[in-house]
Amino acid sequence: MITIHDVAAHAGVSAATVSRFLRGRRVRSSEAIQAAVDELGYSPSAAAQSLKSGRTYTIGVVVPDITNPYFAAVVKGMESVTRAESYRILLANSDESSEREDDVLADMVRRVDGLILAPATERDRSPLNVRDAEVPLVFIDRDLKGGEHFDAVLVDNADGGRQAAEHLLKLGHTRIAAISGPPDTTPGRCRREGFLEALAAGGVDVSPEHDLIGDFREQSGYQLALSLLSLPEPPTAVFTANNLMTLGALKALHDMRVDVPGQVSLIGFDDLDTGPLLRPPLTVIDRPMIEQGVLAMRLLLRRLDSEYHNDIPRRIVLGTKLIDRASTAQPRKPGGGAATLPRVGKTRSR
Amino acid sequence: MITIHDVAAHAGVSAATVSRFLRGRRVRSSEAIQAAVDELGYSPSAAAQSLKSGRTYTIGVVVPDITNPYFAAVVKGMESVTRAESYRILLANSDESSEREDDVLADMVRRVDGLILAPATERDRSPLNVRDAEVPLVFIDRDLKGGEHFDAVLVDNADGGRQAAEHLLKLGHTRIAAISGPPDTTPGRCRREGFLEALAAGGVDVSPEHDLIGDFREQSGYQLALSLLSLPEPPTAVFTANNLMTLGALKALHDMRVDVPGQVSLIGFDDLDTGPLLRPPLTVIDRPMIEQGVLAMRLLLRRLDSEYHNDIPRRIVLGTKLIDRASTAQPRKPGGGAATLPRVGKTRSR
DNA sequence: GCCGGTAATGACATCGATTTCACTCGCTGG
DNA sequence: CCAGCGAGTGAAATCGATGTCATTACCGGC
Repeated sequence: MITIHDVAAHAGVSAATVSRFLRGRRVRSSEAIQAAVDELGYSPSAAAQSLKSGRTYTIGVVVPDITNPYFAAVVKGMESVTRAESYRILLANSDESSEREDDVLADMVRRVDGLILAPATERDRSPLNVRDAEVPLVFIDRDLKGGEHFDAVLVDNADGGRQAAEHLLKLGHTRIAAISGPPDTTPGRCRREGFLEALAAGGVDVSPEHDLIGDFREQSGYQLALSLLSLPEPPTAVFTANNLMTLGALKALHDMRVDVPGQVSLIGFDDLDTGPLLRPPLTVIDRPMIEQGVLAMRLLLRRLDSEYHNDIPRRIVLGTKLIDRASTAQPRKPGGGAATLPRVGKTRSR
Repeated sequence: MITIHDVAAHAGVSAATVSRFLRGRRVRSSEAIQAAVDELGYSPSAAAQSLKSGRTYTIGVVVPDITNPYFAAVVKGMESVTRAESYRILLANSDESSEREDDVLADMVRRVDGLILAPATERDRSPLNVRDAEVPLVFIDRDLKGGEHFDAVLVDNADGGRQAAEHLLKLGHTRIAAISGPPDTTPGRCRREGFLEALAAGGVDVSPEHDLIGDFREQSGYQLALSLLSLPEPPTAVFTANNLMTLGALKALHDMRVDVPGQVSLIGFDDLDTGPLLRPPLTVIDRPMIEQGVLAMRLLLRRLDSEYHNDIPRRIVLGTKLIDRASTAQPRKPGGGAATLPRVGKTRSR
């Protein structure tokens, strides 16, 4: 490996002078040094620079699952910012597990200047320890109990749920089901609450067997949708609280040969690239994705600037928007029975 | 920041002893040291360790676009390996640009022990410079001219193209179009060649205006599909060389109200999560995704092991598999005209 | 021709962890 | 009872880049 001393020797100056030259100060023998750098192909050791400066110019990003198109888009937005600011991204998945998240954070704290985290659950205490490590932390997508002291870029989940509810109400649905996310995550809790509140305000109660909790994964959307279909009184409309569960639910409806939206309307949270191409094109609650990543990274880099280091926490809340495609429609028989639905599971057979 | 010297002072020993203890050697005052570590919350500086050891335990991963579900899955596979081996991933997008790729690689070389790269093009010389930096490099998905000296995990692209062609031939298509990727990328070139060869072997020639080149992005699939539809003699079947272009083409077909597969059959390369749910469910050439990431990372970590450091390059080629869903069917009128297709673009109006 | 002031320079210490080397201590065997 | 061995220890060197500090070189002005 070529060091700054090799360059110095080659140019006939001291290492200190080479260092000064590289950092842009005026130096007598700049041509000789530049020539030596070019000839030897010198590039400074990042480890040595980090050790001396205490900065890594690296940002740690922890998301539950990079294959979720939402998080992939968020990370892409973040990267567009780090690139422009000569930072880099250390990426890890937590697989929706708080333990794994703890491990990853404990490791990252030693190697990054700042962290962006989409927490696995709200209960987790550990991320707060990050504070002791003096590494700034920004939350994205999901908040944390006791997380008010950190920057965050969130989405108005309750309002999103509300929009979904009002859309279904307007269509005339009264037997409505929700497949929500884990109640110990911000989006799991708030989307459900907003949804149920708006329904209640519209005079519609959701019966307990229509009020289901999933884990944000496709498989749980599939299973819970199946269980809804096997009910004596299946819903005429279903709200799924994230993109993957929407997909799972849609698969279940397909497999059971349920017509969407003829027999059951489906409205999801988070749009998909393939949303318009699905059978049927999905009606969803959409939110900015790339932009969310951009904002979170800007917030973090700003906080790394000593001038803003101790500013009060900033909490940005973005709005949601209904994209009305074709997976929702008026219920076939308003208030009617479930006669047109096939029976599955342990339901008494006809 | 707590250093090893703080711990040493606290435990009444020298820094050297603390270091030895932490690295698992026998030490007289292990309890005292452990207590000091716990009490102070010491964790060693990654920068100092890297400087001394010359290792970062970090792997650089450069992909064209993390929001492409294929690359997201590949990265996830890689991460499952790094996690188990206590490595980390530094991630960057090249945005399909060789210049950006050069920048990113030049930067990463200083901060990682090894690199995995899905090159933007084959023409690029730069990644070969990585060799000078003594940083092992593994190619994934795409190869490089002169890249034979590196490890690689590839896919039999030509065979995939062949499978697609044979599927269309078997259905009886004769007017067939291809939307390929850039000819200076491995998958762009090989998929097209395999496809055309197999068609030729089956006695079908692809006319020049049916032999189109895209850039692997959704937009180009959309545009090129539109242009195919505006031809005097539109194809009865289209092969799109990657997932995003398939999506773009499908959108174009939808927008033009072309029935798939009634009027035009569509077969893509790379499956999508939503593949089965699309309108119609997509027939595609599939390949292992997660596994490809796992294999590439294993190959790389193995090469970091000094024992295997100078082994001859390993080149793994995985097979592809046809998933026959519903976007392909027999042509409506074998050899017939384009009468059923709507005209778009500058085509003379009826 | 000499002085003062500024600009540029090199030796050295530093960041934190690890490793080498010479040394001490405690034990065993003769 | 002492030589000899091995385990365990701390001081110091090291990794590579950078900041400090004292020193040198150079300029104009008298």
